[in-house]
Amino acid sequence: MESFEIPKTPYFDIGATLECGQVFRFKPIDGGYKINALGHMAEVRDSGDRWIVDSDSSEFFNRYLDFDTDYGFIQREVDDKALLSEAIAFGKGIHILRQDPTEALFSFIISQNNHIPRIKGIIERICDGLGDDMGGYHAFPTVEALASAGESYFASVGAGYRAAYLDRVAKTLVGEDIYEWKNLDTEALRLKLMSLYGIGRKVADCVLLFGFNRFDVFPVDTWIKKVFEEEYPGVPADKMSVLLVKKYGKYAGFVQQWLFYYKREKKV
DNA sequence: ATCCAGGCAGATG
DNA sequence: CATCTGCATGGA
Repeated sequence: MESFEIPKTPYFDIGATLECGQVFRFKPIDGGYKINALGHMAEVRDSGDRWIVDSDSSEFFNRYLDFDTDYGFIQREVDDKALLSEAIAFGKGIHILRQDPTEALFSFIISQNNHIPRIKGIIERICDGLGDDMGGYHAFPTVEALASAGESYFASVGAGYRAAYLDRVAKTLVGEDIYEWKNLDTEALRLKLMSLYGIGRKVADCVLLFGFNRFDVFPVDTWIKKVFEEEYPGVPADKMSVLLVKKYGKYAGFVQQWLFYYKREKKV
């Protein structure tokens, strides 16, 4: 067990960061949260004027929690004194986590047309069933383990019609080094992701944003559609995404997450 | 009970 | 190119 501390600022809040919908393997504990990511585990606690992070690897979680990005700067850059202003005020403590690309990819296949509490449950059961036992918790499964499970296994843990997607994508990715994909530009990487069975523009954009930390993307789901239905009446999700990337440029991904969290939590 | 969820593939105009 | 439909599941 290792430990490090982070002084509190308005620009990091562990609750908002975890509850904003970008990640699924966490749960509240007394005074904070327990996080599982890949084969790692951390407990983040509020200790008054600082955050205390107890984990199996301070190096991993320093990077994972993204303390190197200047969120205040980005928030001032994109602030439009309108709805986005309110969304930023509400979610200014969100950090975009540096998640593992493979974990993000399979997680967001499960996320499609699904409720967040269910997504969490399905992912937890898959980790418990197929992931390495780390002593007290299970790692996210390897691609090989996912590929060996079979479609009926994914159906048995409640994946529904996505079971076929999980099975086929896992089998497709065996022997493929998706960590090499980070060398592709955003559009080429999007096409690569969308070539996988069960991954369309929205899931691809979530993987780009949360797994590859590309910020020139704007995933458009049912909530974001609600945010922009007046500004872009009748515009389908994929096209709306293109317009919003154009509008917010290299900070589009951050803007998307602030608006998503605000819309979903506040139901405005 | 009915609706709906971080959508997608496949079929059809 | 655009629009339509079926889809598994269970929380709200």
